[in-house]
Amino acid sequence: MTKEITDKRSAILKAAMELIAENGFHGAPTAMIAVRAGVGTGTIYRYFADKDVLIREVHRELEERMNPILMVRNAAERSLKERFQHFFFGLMRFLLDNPLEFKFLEQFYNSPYGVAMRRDKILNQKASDQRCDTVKNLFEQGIAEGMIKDLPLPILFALFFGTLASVARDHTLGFIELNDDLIYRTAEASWDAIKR
Amino acid sequence: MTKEITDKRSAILKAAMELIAENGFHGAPTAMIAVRAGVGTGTIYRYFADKDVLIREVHRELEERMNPILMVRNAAERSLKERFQHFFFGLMRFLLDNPLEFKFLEQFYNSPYGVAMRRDKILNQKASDQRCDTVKNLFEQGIAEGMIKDLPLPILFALFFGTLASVARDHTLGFIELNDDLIYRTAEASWDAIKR
Amino acid sequence: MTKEITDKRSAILKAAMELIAENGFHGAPTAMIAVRAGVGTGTIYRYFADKDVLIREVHRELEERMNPILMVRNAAERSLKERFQHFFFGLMRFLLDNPLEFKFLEQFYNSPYGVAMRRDKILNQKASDQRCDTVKNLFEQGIAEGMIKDLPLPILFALFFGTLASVARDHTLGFIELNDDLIYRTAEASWDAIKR
Amino acid sequence: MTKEITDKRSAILKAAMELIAENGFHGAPTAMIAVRAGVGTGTIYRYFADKDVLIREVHRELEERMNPILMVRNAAERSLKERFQHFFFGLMRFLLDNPLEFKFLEQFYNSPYGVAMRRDKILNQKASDQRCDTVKNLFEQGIAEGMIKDLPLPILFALFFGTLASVARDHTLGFIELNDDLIYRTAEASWDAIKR
DNA sequence: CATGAATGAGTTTTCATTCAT
DNA sequence: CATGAATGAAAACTCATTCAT
Repeated sequence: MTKEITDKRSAILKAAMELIAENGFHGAPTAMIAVRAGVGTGTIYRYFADKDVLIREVHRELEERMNPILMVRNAAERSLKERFQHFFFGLMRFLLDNPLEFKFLEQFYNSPYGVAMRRDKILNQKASDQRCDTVKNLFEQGIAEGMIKDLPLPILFALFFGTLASVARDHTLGFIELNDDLIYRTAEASWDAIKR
Repeated sequence: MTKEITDKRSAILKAAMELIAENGFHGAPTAMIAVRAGVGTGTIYRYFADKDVLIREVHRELEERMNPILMVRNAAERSLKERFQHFFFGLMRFLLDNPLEFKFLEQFYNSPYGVAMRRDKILNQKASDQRCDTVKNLFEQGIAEGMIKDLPLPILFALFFGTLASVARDHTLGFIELNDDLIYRTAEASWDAIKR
Repeated sequence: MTKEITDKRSAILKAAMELIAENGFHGAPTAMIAVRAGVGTGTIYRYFADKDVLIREVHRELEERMNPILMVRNAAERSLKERFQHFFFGLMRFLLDNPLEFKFLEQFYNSPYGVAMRRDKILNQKASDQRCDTVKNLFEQGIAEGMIKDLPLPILFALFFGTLASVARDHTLGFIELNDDLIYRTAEASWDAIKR
Repeated sequence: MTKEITDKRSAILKAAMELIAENGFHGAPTAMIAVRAGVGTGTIYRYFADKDVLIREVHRELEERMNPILMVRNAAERSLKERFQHFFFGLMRFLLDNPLEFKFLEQFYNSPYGVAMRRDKILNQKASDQRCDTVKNLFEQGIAEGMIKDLPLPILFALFFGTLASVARDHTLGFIELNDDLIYRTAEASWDAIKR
């Protein structure tokens, strides 16, 4: 029973994410989300107060799925560059392997929804678990050690994630065909930008 | 008289651009555009066949304003790096000095309107005037001369524009306060990514 | 429950038919149809994809109501003239008893909607049920037997239905007051036109 | 000068008639009428108080052009049947030779405009010129002489004009190809309906 | 007189949200 | 809890009419 309720909730979240990714916010009316989720229209409002709440929830759950990729344990044993490359590959892989999720995120961040929270997400990752490695930790440590340019975090982040997202987008749109070698060389270039 | 007619057209374009920048496509109904432009609803349709046409026209005129920034004469006399920095500064200045225009462009490219054309705009700048320098020329020449990494153009472009847009966005959203020194150092970092 | 759902659909069809009959297509905006039907505007679009579909559906249902009048069994036992008079009376009765329906049909056939199909309806009645008599059958048989003038079907049809519609219209508009005797004598005159 | 004013008036009337005939009332906005007439939009309102007035004026002028066809001198010298046939042919010729005018009239009579006046036009032709022959005269005289069935005028009229219009419509729509022989035989049939 | 740019009321249609079952 | 029929506010667009030039 509890299982079924959760199933419905998940189905709605998945349907919303897919439709927004495929057609944009315009192409995802509640009726259509309900059909794809296999539930009644009204049912959406049993699980989410609002369409806004639903969409923000899609984003929140996506974030949770991405956190493990951006928080890695046992970082101390590796070099800064290795850790950087691990993040770059991990995130790129996630975006390429989950193109719908990626398209949803792009829609989300370029809409009134995502303006307030924006890159808080990744940059201000709560150091809830101090033993976990984050991009933020990486940059701060690198600056402290003199390995990484002493630039404000948002700029370092832009050199890393701005590039990464742009390349991933071009792949999604078919402008380039990425392979491991290209991703590797792109990560190298991005590291060149960041390293001192 | 001719002046006033043009004024009305311009007022509509400006109102549309501002509202879309501020509120996204959802927040720019024709009625609101008309009010902000100080004209009647019907007047919009005297100047633009369609709301689509209006929006594409906003984009087209913006593009025309940006072209001179991205096409510069007498490039031969300068080094590749100088030319790169010129582009980086010019584009960054335009985006920071025209935050509404920048926000509009972000909305535009992340919507059905701009998906097809996307960065064609900047990447495939028509070499209509052979004496003009473009980012594309810069990259191709740099690769040929062995000064720039031999990566596919979209990736070089991502290292340049992906970073630039991300930084500009953070500034617009108030996450960093850019100044000429920071822009300079960001351009340096971006050049480090690209140069061999 | 099923009853009520059907009721709403019927109410919309009826309201549309009445308003179009009374005021023409111009005088039947969806908002007015909804008010007269006692439903919300949006409800119309739950039952009909389009205003066009709604109007064509009004026509289709009207046609279905008229079919039994124009298709009669056991024709063989009666003379051609009797059968002719039966059709004439039947159709006239229907038009006089349903003046709104008649006015709607006139609007419909004189509009982009009905131009293509026009009187196909009545002339080319599908002989779906071979045992049923139709006006077309009547004319063809009459010609073959030498009882009816050997004129093209559309002309025979005009002598029958052109007259009938004109008379019915005059009655509806109050120019004559028809009674059974007048209808009978009109049918006689129409038969004189057709019979050899 | 006066010439030019009249020219403009005529051009507007002609343009309105043609557009309504070709596209129905929906397809004849004032702007389009003005373009086809080669005048400014506002100019229409110098000659006609209203769009309604314009349309009614198109009808009135058409009527004036048709009157001579329906009012013929020297009728006394011909037989009733000859006169009937003369009307039938004359009117049919006019409708077939002026298909746009015919289509306009059909639009007009099936719209709120034409309901009040309807067949007054032809039936109640003012006996302004007693020496002129009219269909009405013909019928009244025929009844008095016992040559024509003693039916109410609207019914006789329906037997004549209802048939005629229906046949003309079928020709216009391409359902039959009329020629003089067919028109003659149709007139004969119509006469059979009317004659005692 | 002639013009046509400007207007806004009116039209069709969509869709988030509610609520009776 | 689940449903989906019903709703009406809001959106894009049209067009008869006016009025400054």
